[in-house]
Amino acid sequence: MSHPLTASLNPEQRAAVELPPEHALILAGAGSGKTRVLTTRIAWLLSTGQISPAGLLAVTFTNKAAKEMMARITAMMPLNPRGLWVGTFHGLCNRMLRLHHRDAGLPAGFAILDSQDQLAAIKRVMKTLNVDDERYPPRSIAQYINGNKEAGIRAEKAQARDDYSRTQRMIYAEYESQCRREGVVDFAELLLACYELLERNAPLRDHYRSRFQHILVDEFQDTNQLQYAWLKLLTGPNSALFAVGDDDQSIYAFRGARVGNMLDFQKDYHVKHVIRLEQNYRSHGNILNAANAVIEHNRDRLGKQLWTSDDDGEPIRLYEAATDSEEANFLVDEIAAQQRDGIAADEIAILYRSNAQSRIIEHALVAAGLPYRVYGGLRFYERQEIKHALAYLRLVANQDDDNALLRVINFPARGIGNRTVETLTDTARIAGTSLWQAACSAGSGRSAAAVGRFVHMLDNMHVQAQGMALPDVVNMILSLSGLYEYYQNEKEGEERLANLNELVNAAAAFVTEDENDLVAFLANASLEGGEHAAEAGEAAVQLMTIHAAKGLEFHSVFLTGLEEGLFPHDNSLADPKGLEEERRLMYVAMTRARRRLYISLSQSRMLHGQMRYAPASRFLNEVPATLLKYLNRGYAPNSYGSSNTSNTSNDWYAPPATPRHVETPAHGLAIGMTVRHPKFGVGEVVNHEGGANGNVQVNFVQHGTKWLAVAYAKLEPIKA
DNA sequence: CAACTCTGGCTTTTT
DNA sequence: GCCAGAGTTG
Repeated sequence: MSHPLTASLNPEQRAAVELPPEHALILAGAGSGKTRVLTTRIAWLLSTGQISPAGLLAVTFTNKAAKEMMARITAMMPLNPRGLWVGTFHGLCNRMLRLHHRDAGLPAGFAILDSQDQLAAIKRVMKTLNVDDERYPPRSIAQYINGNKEAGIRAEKAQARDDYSRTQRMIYAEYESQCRREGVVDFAELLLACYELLERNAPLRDHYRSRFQHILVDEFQDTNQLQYAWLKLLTGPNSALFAVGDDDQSIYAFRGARVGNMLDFQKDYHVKHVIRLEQNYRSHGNILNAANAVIEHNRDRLGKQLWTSDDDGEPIRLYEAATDSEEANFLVDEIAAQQRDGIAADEIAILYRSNAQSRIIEHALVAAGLPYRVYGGLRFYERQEIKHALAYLRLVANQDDDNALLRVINFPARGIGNRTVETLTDTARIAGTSLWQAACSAGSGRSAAAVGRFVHMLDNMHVQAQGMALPDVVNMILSLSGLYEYYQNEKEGEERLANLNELVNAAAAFVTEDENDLVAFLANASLEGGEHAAEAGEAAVQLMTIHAAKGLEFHSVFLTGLEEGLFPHDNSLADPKGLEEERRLMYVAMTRARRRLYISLSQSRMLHGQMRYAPASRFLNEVPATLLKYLNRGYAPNSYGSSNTSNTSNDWYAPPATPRHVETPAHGLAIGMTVRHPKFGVGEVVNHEGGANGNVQVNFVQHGTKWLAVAYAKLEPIKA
C-alpha cells in the first residue's frame, strides 16, 4: 500500500522518505540515491498535506545542489519557487538578514565580500594598523578571522595569550569595525550575523522555529560548527531535522567541516532512526568492492558497506609509467581507444589530487587533438574584468564602499597613483569618513584634478542609474568607466570584452521582484561565483581535482598520480586525521566511476621545477589484488594490492625496462651494471637519461624498478 | 605613474 | 614550471 511517489524506491529509501516527523540521520553512501530521497521526502511531506510549502526549510551546501533540488521539487508539483526556503546556508542567511536587516544592525543594501574582497579588506586594515605582512600573512589572518567566526567568536572574545595572537586579535577587531563602517559582510559573517540575530531576538527566533516544521539538510558531513549551531537555533520543539550525509565522503575538514557534527547530531537530538542507504546504483561490483576495501582502513567511521545488484564488471586497470609525460600519453591513448569504442568524451573524467598535475595532461591532450574541459580555476564572477565592472556597480549602489573604490579608482589608468590614494586614505582616516567623501573634498593640483574627474564620473553614473533598468545600468557603467574602451584596445582583450557583454546578459537574465535589483544582483554575484572557467560546447573529456568531482559520476574514470607525497599528499601526513581524509578522498575518487576505473602512477614526476621520485601510494596496497588488472606487460601479479599479506612497505614492481635513450653514460653507470643503493639495496641498471645530471633506472632486487637522480642517489657500482 | 624584471612559494576550496 | 606580488627603472 505504498504511496505512488515512493513506489519505485528500495525499502531503505522508502523508509527514509516516509519517516514520521522526527529527527533522523540518513547515512547515504555514494550513488545510493541521496538526492532522490531528499527531494522525494519533500514532495511526500507536501503532497500528503503534512506541511505547507512555507513550513519547509531545505539547506544545501552549493548553489548547484540548491538549484537541482528546487528544480526537482517544482517538477514533481506546481509550486511558486519564491515561496520556498530552499537554498545554501549562505543564501538563506542572506535572505533572512535582508528581511530583518534593521534587527541585524545592517544597512538595507549591505554588500557581500567574497574571499578575494575579504583578503583585500584585510590587507587594507593591516596597512592602516601598520602590521608587517611578512610576519602576519594576510591569508593566515583571513583563516584566523574566519575560523573564529565559524566558532562563534567575536574579536573581543578571541583568546590571546602572546604578542602574536594579540596582534591577530587586534587586526580582527579592526577588520570588524571597518566592515561595519563600510556596510559589508563576508561569507562567515553572513552565517554569524544571522546566528546572532536569531539568538538575541527571541520573537523572531520563535517565529521561524514554529514556521519551519521540517528542516532538511544535504551533505551534512560538510557542515561546520556555526552551521550546525544555526540549525540548532532554528529547530523548534515541533520541528524535525532530517540530515542526510556520508561520513566517508567528508573531504572538507581543511575548511572547517566537522564530520563530528553527525555524531553530535545523534546525541544532541536523541535521534531514534539512523537509516543507511547502502545499495549503490552507480558502479559495478569490482569498483565498489575496491572502494569498500580502501575505506575500511579508516578507524573513525559510522560504518557502511556499499553493495550493488549489478555485475562485478571489469577489473580496475592499473598503469605505471616511468615519467609523468608517459603517464599522460597513456591517458591519451586509452581515451582515444575508448572514444573509438563509442564512449562519449564527457563520460570520461581524468581526476588528480592537485591542480598542478593538470598541465602535463592538458599538454598531451592538446598534442593529440582531444577536446577537454578543465574544472576549477577562476569562475565567471571572479574574473578580473568582471570584478572591475562589479566594483563600479557597487559604487553606484553605495559610494562609501571603499573596497570597490580602491579597486577601480585607477582602473582603467586615469593618473591617480599610489601617492594620491595614500593621501586620500589619510584624509579619510583623519576625518573619519569614507574614501569617497575624502575624494569629493580633494584640494587642487594635478592629481586632485584627476580625482575630481573620477568623482564627477561616479556622480554621473549615480545620476544616470536612477530609474534605469539593471542591464542598462551595467552597460552604462561599462561605457562611462572606460572599461569597454580599455579592453577594446588591449591586445588580448577580446575574451574579456566578451565576458563584459556576458555580464550585461546576466543582468538581463536576472529578474527579481526585488525593488532594488542592483543590490540583489550584486549579492547574487558574490554568493554564486558562476560557472567555472572552461570552454563549453563540444563534448570534451573532463579534467578536475578529486574534490571537484564529488557528487559527479562518469562511465570511465582515470585516477592519476597515485604516488606517496602526492596522494596521499605530504602535507596531510603529519596527523593521522589527515591521512584518513586523504583516504576518504581516494574513496570519493573511486566511486565516481560507473563502469571502468583506471588508476595510474608515475615513477618520476616534475614537481615545482624539480624531478621527484616517489614510491607508489599506500592506497594501492589497500586495493585487493584480485580486483586489479596490470596494464603494463611484465608486471608480476600481486605486486600492488597485497590484500592478504599485510605488507606495509611499498612493494611494487616496475614496467619492463624499455630503454628510451641510448647514450654513452657520463657518470660511469651503464646498462647492465649492478649497483648498490643505501636504502634500496642491490639492483641492476636498466636505463638512463641525461648524463651526470640526469636519471638512472635501476631494477632493485627488493624494491623493483625505480628512476633515481644520478646526482643524489649515491649509487655504488658493484660490478659491470 | 606605469611598465618591466625578479623572486619566492607552492593541496584540496564553497559560500 | 608558473604565477603573484615586490621591487626597480624609464
